[in-house]
Amino acid sequence: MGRSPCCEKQHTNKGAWTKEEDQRLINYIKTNGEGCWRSLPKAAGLLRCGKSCRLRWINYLRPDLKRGNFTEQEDDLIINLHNLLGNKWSLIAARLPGRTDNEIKNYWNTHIKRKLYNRGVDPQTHRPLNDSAVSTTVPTAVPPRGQITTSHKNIIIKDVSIVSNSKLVCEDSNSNSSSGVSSDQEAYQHQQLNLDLSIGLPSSRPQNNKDNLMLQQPQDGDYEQQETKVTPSHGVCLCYSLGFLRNQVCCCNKDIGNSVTTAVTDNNMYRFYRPMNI
DNA sequence: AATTTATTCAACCGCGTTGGA
DNA sequence: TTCCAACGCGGTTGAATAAAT
Repeated sequence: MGRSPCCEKQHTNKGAWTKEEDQRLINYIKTNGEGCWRSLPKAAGLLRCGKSCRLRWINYLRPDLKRGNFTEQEDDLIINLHNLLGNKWSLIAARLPGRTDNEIKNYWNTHIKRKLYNRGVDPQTHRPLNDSAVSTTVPTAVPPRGQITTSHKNIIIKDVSIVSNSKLVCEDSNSNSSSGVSSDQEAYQHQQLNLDLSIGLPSSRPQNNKDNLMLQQPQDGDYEQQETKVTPSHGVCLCYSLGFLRNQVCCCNKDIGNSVTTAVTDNNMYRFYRPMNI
């Protein structure tokens, strides 16, 4: 039996889009909006599969796309987000307005990888290339960098943001001192990091509580207004709106079980840690 | 000028996830 | 609870272009 094809095989066009096809797609979406990609080609008079239409729109035709070269700030942000998220290009793209996951993925593979190699940094691990002691410096309980793991398989990572010019540094800030990294690399690894996490709880919870279970990411500049509404009745601990600053470490592992620990800095980015004893 | 090699990036493919029946 | 259509994502491909020889 096998999976059904994404679209009828009967004479659909492939390859590069023509200007006429682009215009048809643009006109259709302007009139009818996005969505229902499967039926869109027929409705728009296109001999393309829905997938192809969706991709063309998202990666090329969307009016809010930013074309042109990536800035240094965008480079840094991509590197930092990749360090945290790994190859989650759609999550990374969500933090770069006007950029698509495909564009970022291509840019990563063609530019940033090389840039990191030139800096002596492994683009996959974000560690120095000559750092052969990874397995001895990272405890086995610590997940690989770029991955977020949890024993609660239904926990949802809703959002992650990192302030530009920041980097996740989750090891001892002195640990590189004997690894032969250059001062540039060291400086690079010690930039500050701030990140916001909004985490939802397992979907097995009652539906009518759903809205109360999602932690919403605050709007920019609106951090103090965020509020958690999680019902404190199950054994889950959440940390959110946490960040690493130079010479500071995450407080996740201490005092689990107390109510709310707040760590507000003057830049308003390293804020709280809220363990929830449920 | 012709050919080869390297690079870029739009598009495709297959798989995992989701939500409705 | 199960099934399956549809969607979305990440990896890969290949055509177009640029650079090198």
